[in-house]
Amino acid sequence: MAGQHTLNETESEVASRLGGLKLDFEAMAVTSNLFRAANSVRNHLERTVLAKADLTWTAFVVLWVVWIWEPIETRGIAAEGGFSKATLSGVLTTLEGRGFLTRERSTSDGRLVLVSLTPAGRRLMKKLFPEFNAEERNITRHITTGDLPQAAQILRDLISATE
Amino acid sequence: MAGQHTLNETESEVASRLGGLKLDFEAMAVTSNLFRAANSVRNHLERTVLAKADLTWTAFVVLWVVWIWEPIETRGIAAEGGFSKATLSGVLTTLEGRGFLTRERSTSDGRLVLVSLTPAGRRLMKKLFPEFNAEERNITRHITTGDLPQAAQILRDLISATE
DNA sequence: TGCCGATAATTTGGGCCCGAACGATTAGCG
DNA sequence: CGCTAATCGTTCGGGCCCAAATTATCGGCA
Repeated sequence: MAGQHTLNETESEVASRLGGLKLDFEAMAVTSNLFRAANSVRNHLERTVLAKADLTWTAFVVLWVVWIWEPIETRGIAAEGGFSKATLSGVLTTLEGRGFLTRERSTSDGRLVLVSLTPAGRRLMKKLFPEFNAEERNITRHITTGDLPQAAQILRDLISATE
Repeated sequence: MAGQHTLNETESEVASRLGGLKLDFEAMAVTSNLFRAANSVRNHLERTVLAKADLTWTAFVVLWVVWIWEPIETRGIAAEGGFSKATLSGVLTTLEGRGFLTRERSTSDGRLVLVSLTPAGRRLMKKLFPEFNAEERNITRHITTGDLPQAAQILRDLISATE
């Protein structure tokens, strides 16, 4: 939203369309930049690290969550990854078809499905995750305003304000 | 990714799967929280403000960009909104079908398409945007660590590191 | 003038995304 | 024990998302 135009240009244009209405331009800048940043980082990591393994962002997150917490229930993956169970079902089918994970119905509770990585899935993550983290480090290294922990805290504030 | 488990739990699980490998957990926390925050804010705004107008986040962004800069070329909307032209084409067709905007081929350059809001589109934005901004303010009001301009700056640092 | 490379928007194909509806299973309460 | 409400995962429908291929147009150069 705050793309090629400067913030001031945008502000004056918005103001002219709303007359005397009071707007919070700082709040606008935060949400606008939040989305540009998230998409930009996502696309960057998909192109630099994930493309060689032909993985989407979401598929990688699913593999990562399962890798850390296996065996884990479907609902747990969705909660941990931050997407709906409907979305997850499709992604699990894709990754299962590619031989990276398995689904298994729980014996103690017939409603639950337990997900685990296959050896191929574990091999993939053991190779891919260090590369992924190196690129994460590369990106966040450029944060000059404030420090990393503070950046993470501000983002957590946004999460808790909306969840 | 840093969902129901604490950061320390996740760290020790990750470490146990990678042995002695050096990882940057602060960088992990930043990118992880960046996505949770973006999705959380997006879902929140879609449910609280956008649902009553039956608009998705992306559709709203498109309307907003056109509202501010009309008449604007397709490529300009995509750049300003931060998505691909392929994505935009579909969304424009949706919004055109609902009578919120119009497409018109440029007379000076037959390759370009100029997009403008209809009166209905302008009425919608004039009513919706103040509500949207009020909710943005509501969300960002909870940022206690550091101030809003610093938050926006950190996000811009992330964008410039990846674009 | 006629061609050719560059540019703009759209279409295509495959995948992600969510809410709502659905079928299966379980827990709890009388 | 039997019934009902809750829970879990999946499916369905509609929409978003991008890279690559496609169609149309333009600019420049011989």
